[in-house]
Amino acid sequence: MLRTHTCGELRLTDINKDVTLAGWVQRVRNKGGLIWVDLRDRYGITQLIFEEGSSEKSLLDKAASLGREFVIQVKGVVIERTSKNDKIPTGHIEIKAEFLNVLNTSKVPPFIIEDETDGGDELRMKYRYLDLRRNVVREKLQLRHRMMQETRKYMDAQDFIEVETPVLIKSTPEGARDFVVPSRINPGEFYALPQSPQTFKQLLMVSGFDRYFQIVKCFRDEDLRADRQPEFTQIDCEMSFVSQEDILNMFEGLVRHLFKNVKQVELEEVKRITYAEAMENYGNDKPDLRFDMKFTKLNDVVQGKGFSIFDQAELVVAICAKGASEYTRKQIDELTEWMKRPQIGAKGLVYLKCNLDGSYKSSVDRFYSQEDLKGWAEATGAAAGDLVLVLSGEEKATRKQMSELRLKMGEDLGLRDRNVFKPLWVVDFPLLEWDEESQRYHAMHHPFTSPKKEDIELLETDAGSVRANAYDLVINGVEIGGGSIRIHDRATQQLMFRHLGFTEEEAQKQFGFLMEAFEYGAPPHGGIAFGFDRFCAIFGGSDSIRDYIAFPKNNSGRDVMIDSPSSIAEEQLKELSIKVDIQN
RNA sequence: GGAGUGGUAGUUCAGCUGGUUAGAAUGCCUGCCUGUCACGCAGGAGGUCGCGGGUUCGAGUCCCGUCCAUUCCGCCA
Repeated sequence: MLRTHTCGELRLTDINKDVTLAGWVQRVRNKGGLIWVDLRDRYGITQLIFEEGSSEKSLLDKAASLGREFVIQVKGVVIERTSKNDKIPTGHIEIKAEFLNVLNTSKVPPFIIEDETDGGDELRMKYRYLDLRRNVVREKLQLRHRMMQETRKYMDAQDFIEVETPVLIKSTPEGARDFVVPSRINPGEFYALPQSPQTFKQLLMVSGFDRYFQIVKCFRDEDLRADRQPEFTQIDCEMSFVSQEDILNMFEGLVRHLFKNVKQVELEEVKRITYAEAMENYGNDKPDLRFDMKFTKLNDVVQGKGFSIFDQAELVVAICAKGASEYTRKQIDELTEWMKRPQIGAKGLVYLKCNLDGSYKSSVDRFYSQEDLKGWAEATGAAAGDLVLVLSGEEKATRKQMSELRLKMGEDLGLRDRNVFKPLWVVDFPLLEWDEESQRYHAMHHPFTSPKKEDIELLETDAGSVRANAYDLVINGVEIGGGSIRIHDRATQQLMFRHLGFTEEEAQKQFGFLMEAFEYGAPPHGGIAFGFDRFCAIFGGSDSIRDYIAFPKNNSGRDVMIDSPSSIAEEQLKELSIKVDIQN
């Protein structure tokens, strides 16, 4: 071993010990006759001291010539510091160096390797291996490691079996775009990388595995976001002989286990609301429940008073921001402008200030009396000191806009504390969703999701209102996981494909293997998949998942460190029977 | 595919209504310094203002195009 101790473990109790340390030079402080070197490894920082008079001249010169990030090995004796540093755990001791071995030199790093780095994102990603030396980034990967270990611990204790499923599979047109891999031995044919191991885990249920899980990479070739990477990790799970209730309980257990053992947080009850309630009250299927601010429908209260914008609106909806009546004209104008941005697309924003003196002030005083406005306040539960914000228009769009406004107000009023966690289950999702572009229904979750028994007959008459046995786990407004009770018989699965616009032949060609499997004694089953990277980011209090992935891709799906994707040699293309023809 | 923001020293940024030799901080180099720990002090080096075109007597600054980064919308069964 090149070392006897790490840079984080020596204390006053180790005084006079002969030790050997190895690590990176964080900083050299040369005071002339006295040189200190901060030696760093992943465990901490230990100060080395070289002193004129007691150290040899050659040793002193060698220490003085060290640069940032040199890798060194030092032998010496642990001594007590004359002036101590209480900011670091090893701050009461230092190593009086007797031998210094430079194991490797380093170029000057392009950014400072400290918690508060001066490096921008692009530079950090290009030199990710240096970025990962920083405590703040390493700690995020350590959190991920803990999450992974605790997940396996819980799942194993619950008798789940971890099974690996193939990465080279078959492309299907449903859902997200596939990443595709050419097959050399099958010219002109392609594998696809899995968007999820969905069909395989269902086949494992047919095989009788009963309880399966896998921490698995999944791939989707869609545009990226701060919380979306082209390759990401799921905790993928499936169980047989269970009801929806059983699954919710089992995985609420996992969530509790992780919060308790990774974050030392005892979770209170995990609420359950239906999709319909979520849309009604929050305009969103993944509401942030760290604050209330529910929607109030105001159509009956505000219509018929001659304000045509409200009178003609399909929906007039309000939220009440507690204690925000002091918002200035300027603040409200800014809020209105924010709502009018193309991304949100609101036409305008009506406000009602419930003043502390009991009077009301609104942007539509021309149309409404004080008595009318009092009615608004009563309907929205607003008291003196509150601010009511009202949007109107076409139902779906208005709810969506109000949902954005609610989150914005929650943010502005400091109601979205990163250290507070409010998980909930959203249940009873619709089975199907109408797609304007292709003029047909799409599966809202995926085509293997079972419809609610009592809704099945609606498939023929009012397909859009059929509810599914599908559920999402949401934490603080972030979708962390989702799943469903699956279809497990051929007839229902065929019915489903028919409603999704598949011909018999298409369904057979793409998913015949699954439907055939269903004919050999498929047990009732269901499952769930968690977005592992997001789960980690929520635990770490981040909006972006990038620092929870060791080597993430940028916004354009590029790895700027290894410079991928890249073109390949003509030779390789030929071998794969591929001609590249880039348009434009 | 669309919208916003940004691109100036190794790095993070400032640079006004267009006008001398483009600045600061930090990092880097040299020297001094025996209790530093964001060490201190003195000095020094370091720039194709993303790229291409245009307007102008004159462009880091204005206009057009383009590339890159980033955030959001669409998209993500």
